[in-house]
Amino acid sequence: MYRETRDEIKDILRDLTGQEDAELVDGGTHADLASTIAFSLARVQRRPPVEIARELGARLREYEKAGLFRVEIKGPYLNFHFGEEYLKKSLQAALQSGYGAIASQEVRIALEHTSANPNGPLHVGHIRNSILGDTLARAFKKGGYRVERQYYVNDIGRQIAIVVWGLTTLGLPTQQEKEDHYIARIYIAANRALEKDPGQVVEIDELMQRVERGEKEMVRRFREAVSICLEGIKGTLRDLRIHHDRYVWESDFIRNGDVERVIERIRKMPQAHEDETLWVDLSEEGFENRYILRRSDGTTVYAARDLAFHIWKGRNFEVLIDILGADHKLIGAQLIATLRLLGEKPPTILHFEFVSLPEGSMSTRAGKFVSADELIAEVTEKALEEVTKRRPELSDRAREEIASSVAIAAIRYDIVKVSPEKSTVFDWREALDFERQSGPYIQYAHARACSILEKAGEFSPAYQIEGPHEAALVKHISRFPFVLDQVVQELRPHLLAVYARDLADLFNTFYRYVPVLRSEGEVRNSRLTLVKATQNTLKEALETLGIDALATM
RNA sequence: GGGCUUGUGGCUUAGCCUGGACAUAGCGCCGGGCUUCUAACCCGGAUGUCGGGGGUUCAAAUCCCCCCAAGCCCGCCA
Repeated sequence: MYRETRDEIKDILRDLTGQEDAELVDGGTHADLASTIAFSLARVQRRPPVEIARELGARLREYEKAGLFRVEIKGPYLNFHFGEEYLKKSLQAALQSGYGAIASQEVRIALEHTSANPNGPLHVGHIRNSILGDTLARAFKKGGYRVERQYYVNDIGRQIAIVVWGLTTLGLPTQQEKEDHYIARIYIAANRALEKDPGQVVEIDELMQRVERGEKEMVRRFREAVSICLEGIKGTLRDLRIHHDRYVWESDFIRNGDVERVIERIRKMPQAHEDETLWVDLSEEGFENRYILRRSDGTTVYAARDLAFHIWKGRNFEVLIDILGADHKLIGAQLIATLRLLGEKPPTILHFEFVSLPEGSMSTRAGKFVSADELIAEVTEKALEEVTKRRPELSDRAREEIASSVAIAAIRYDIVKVSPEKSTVFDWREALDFERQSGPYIQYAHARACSILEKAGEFSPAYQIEGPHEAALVKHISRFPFVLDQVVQELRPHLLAVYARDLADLFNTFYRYVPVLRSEGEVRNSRLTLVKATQNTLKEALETLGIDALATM
């Protein structure tokens, strides 16, 4: 209802003033929506804004829709207040399952996220990528888009070569831990060995050349090492409620000839240079450094495979979205520029800033990181303690299930609530906090709503909305589709996190001041309808955030 | 050295793109609330030169310029 009403008021203002861009802002405490258009008109008409507002207000009255909204003039401001009809229609919409969906879209989206190098477990930095990506994918799906979630597997890079080398030459104890942690152990040890004796680096180079030439046995060994690690990574992602529809293997683009084809196309570009290496001069596009695609030994670099990957995506999907760390900003911009020059579809890239530890930045190679598995285990343990304290009567199994949901909620929310452009420092105390502004806090509001509904049993919907707490709640509920649309249009998942938290806040205040089960008649039915609408909206929002909407906790 | 991003009460953070009416909330601090729909909750209070300086504007946390600080990038790594 919010989007529709907002658009309608915008149209009216545009008709009335002739201003194309009819400024409409959030009214804050003054109104539901407000317009400052009188100020800009004052400039052209050379009249005081208060006078203009007064006149506009008088003419606006004719457009006031019965109960939908009314206009109030406050000095130079035009304030719009939503009426009873607005509240009723908003509630009706919010009772529908799938509330929030925008009309079904035929656009196919390839959304790539996580794509961490398979040389160790995911750490708390990687999962910022995973959680941003998965939340966006969920938001797109909810909005009615067709999304394919992709994990790009870097299976032929130097880091994997180091793992393969370590597996065969170091003679370390075989796997006894989770797959990805096992590979990390090998990788870390191999790096130490290489540091001690740098001469062995030639062996790594040789492995890379052999795998790129397509030597069967070498390809098999690389794949095997990567597969082992990927098994572990998939397990972690599963714990986080994250699933990929397709794993795209980097080496496939070499095998199927795509990389060779793109190299040929690059060579024909006027910006291409071929000396000992093949590189593109992007200085016209504002990049100073060389965009190197092929080494002097004839092997290609990551960038070449990435071009092939994106060309493939561009031909199979209408929209390409990549989630990448801020360290990929330059190479991402160069990729986009090159794709444009080639006449191929560039991706939209959502970059997020780094997560570091209090003692400094994380490094898989140095073994300096907090793994996602460790985080999940710690948070789950704390959650189980909390559940046990609050619900001792539940079975072990029931408490464990709740604890698992609560833990994932805490982790996912903690990460998604911060805007991606902010760098963060991982903080155990914050990760283990289940209070306000946390995922569990929102789950709790949902569980409270469920509890009321369960105790109430059957009721017939009613729409008598009275009192400030109830109206505020309905108005916020009515914004959900607007927020969801904003999330997908602007690729800003944290807006949804903020929205859900505000909704939980409003419901908790309502819960405190407005009795539901102890009320009677139409009032009771209306309040139950409001609880149901809140519960449904919370559920949709939580699901989009990848958080379980628990009925009890 | 150049580029990108960030800087909002003691700590964390929304708002910034698209300027507008007393800057959002949490943690922590002080005080209060469980015979009443789950207290993972609620209510009240204290705490802000919105990094600093200049500019544009009727109006700047928001736009522009300069400076300072932090993170990231500038590789025949990915």
